[in-house]
Amino acid sequence: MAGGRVYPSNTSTAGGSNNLSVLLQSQRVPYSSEPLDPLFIPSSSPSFLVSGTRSMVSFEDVHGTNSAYRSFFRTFDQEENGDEDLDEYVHQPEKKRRLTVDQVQFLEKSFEVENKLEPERKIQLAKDLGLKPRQVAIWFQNRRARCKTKQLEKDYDTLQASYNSLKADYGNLLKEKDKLKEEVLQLTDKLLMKEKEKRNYELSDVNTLSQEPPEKSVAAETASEGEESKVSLVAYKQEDISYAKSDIFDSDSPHYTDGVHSSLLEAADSSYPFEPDQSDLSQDEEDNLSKVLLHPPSYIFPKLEDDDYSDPPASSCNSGFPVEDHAFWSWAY
DNA sequence: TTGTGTTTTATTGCCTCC
DNA sequence: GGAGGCAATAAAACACAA
Repeated sequence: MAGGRVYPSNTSTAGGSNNLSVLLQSQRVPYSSEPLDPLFIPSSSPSFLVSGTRSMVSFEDVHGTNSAYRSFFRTFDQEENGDEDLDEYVHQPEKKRRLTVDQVQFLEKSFEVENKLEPERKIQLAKDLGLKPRQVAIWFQNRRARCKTKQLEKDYDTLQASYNSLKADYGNLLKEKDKLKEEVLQLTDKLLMKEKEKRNYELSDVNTLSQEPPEKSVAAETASEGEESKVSLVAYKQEDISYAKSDIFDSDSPHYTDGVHSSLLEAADSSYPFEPDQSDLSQDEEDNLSKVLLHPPSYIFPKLEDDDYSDPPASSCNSGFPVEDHAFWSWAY
């Protein structure tokens, strides 16, 4: 035992002549399932009688008198083995023997009450069970270890379930995100198409008008009004997009999808009163509009700073998606 | 009966606390 | 420095399939 503690030897045969070692060994008996409740008398002396199990107990150094404790265990089965076996037992190094069912149950009950062992309690338990205090201490120590292992397994299962659930949620969100993206693209295309049609229609209108007596045409007027019109048009478009935005992000409502449709489609609908001066777009202007729609401003899909997605909100159960985290918190742009 | 995996009892070495 | 707790581990006891 290099460097370790020095414990009294468990080998009763090695004890001095003062140790009256009564090694009890009987035939092996499988664990019984009989209830122990009547046996749990924590502070009592071992007045109950247990029989039919082998024991690793030697009644040394724990008790002043042995006789009171012998009744706790089955006494050496003399009718079976006689003195030879006893002799054999006394002279062989003590083997590891399991506690009896009843001893274990008694210890379990005590463990349930308190899983730590104060010295007095240890002595008392040892007395009651006919064990050495050291054995009781070891049993409690091992029992605590088993308890801890079980708890760890339980915690692991809980975490695993939680992780699986979050993973599933994450997958669903990704799908939903893709669906919404697709939808936005389709609606954007539709809107652009309508815009183009409208522009062509208005251009043909302007051409017709320009053949009439010299009067200030709408196109000319638009051109003369210059940037102001363009700005107001863009503002108008952005306002429409804002509708869409608010609908998209108001996804708590089950109708958000319809909201997207209605807003964007209404914006594209000819019933919307486009002023002639606002609809007269050059190719560059149209490109700009496309840019706005295809690459919406940050308020539509707010780009998160690095810090924003590296540290997700607490409410989203930061339970450690090692790689996917990043994708998850940056999905919005 | 035997091989093998699991459980239980016990030891060892290190650490903390008083 | 001693007592006691814990983790790691050994080894005996046990369970069970083949």
